[in-house]
Amino acid sequence: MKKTAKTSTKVADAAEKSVGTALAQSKAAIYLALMNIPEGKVIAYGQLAKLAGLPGNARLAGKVLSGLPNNTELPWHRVINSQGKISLPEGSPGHAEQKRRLEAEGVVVKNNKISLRIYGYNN
DNA sequence: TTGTTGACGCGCG
DNA sequence: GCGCGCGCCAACA
Repeated sequence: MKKTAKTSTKVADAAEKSVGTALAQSKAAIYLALMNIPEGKVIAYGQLAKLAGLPGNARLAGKVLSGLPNNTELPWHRVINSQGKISLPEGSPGHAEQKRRLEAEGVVVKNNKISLRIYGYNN
C-alpha cells in the first residue's frame, strides 16, 4: 500500500511489518527475561540477552534498558555487566539509583562491584 | 549504502 | 584482580 513497487522486496517487507521490525520481539523477549530475575539476584547483559534468545546481543539488551521509562516496573537495576559492575557512569543518576535499589533488595555492593559468584542468576 | 556509536563480552598481559 | 584491545550485533546519521 505504501511501498508500492519500488525495488519491491515486498514479501520480506511485508513479513517485516508483520512483526514490527524483528527488534520488537527481541525487545519483548528481553522484558520477559528481565521479569524472571528474582529479588536479590543480578544478571549480566549478555546473559539476559541469551535468556531472551538473543546470544551475542548483549549490547542490544543495554540499548533496550536505556530506553526504559523512569516509571517502568521492570527490575532493570538487576542488570549489570559481566564485570559484576554497574555499567552506568559514576555520578550519573541511574548509577546511584541502581546501586541504591540493589542494596534495598539485599544485594551487597562492594566497591561499586557485585559478586556475581553469589548474586549471579543462573538459569 | 557506508561509517560511527553503544547501559557489552571475552581473551591477554 | 585490573586495564587494554578486538569482536559482535543493531540502531542511527
